[in-house]
Amino acid sequence: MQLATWNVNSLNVRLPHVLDWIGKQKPDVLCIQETKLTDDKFPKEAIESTGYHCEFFGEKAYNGVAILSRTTPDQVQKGFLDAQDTDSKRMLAVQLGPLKVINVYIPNGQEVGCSKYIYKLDWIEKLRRYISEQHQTNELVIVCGDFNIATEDRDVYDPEALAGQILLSDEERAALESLRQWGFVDTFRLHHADAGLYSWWDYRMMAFRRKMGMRIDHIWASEPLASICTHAWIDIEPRKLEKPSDHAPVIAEFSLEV
DNA sequence: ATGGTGGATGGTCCA
Repeated sequence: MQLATWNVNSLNVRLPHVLDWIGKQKPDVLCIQETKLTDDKFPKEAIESTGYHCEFFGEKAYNGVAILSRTTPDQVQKGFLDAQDTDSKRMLAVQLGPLKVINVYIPNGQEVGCSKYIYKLDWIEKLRRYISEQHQTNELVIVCGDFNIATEDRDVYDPEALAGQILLSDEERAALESLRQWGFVDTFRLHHADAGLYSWWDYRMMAFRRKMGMRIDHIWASEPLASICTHAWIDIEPRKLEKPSDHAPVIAEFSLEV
């Protein structure tokens, strides 16, 4: 079972890249963030014609998540259990046989200390509570997506200059760490120890060309899944294309059939 | 310290 996550920054603009990529990579599951599309505008037919099932949960202009899968989910969860209609569309989960996949677009937070930052911290706590209430650590659970947090300094191009700032501040790292402590393993770090491996580069200041990135997109697996995770990597090729997303896909492979 | 770019939108907001 191969699972990928990719913040596409507008599925409308990036649909050709996504269709090309799934055609080549053939993941069993692709979790997408920032579709920026209401559900009536989702390109369902284009995706289904490639042989993937799709679930989607979006809104106008901002946010929006989707999950493409080879098999049809047994269960779909759109937002947290207490979700209001007005909540931003940032969470979509599916049950695929024995596997639960939780796709998240964690709020960016904008700037440490501002109201959006508080919202980010609260949102992470909501996610932690949802998972700890809905699941046991011996189940096959993946939480993945754009976490908007670089968990360690080796995930950041200039950790000294950026210390304490948004995406790597202590408080947001601590919030995410409390989720990890429920029982998740960062699959990428099972297979790579090096610094300088990133999943996102700002569009500005030629950040990609200058290798100024961060690893903020993650695939976290519960212990029983982590123990059968055979590979994990970041495919930076789509970031080199014309009109790319600012994020690259992250992929993990497991010795598991779904 | 500021502003750089890109997407959605229709003046700015968000990242």
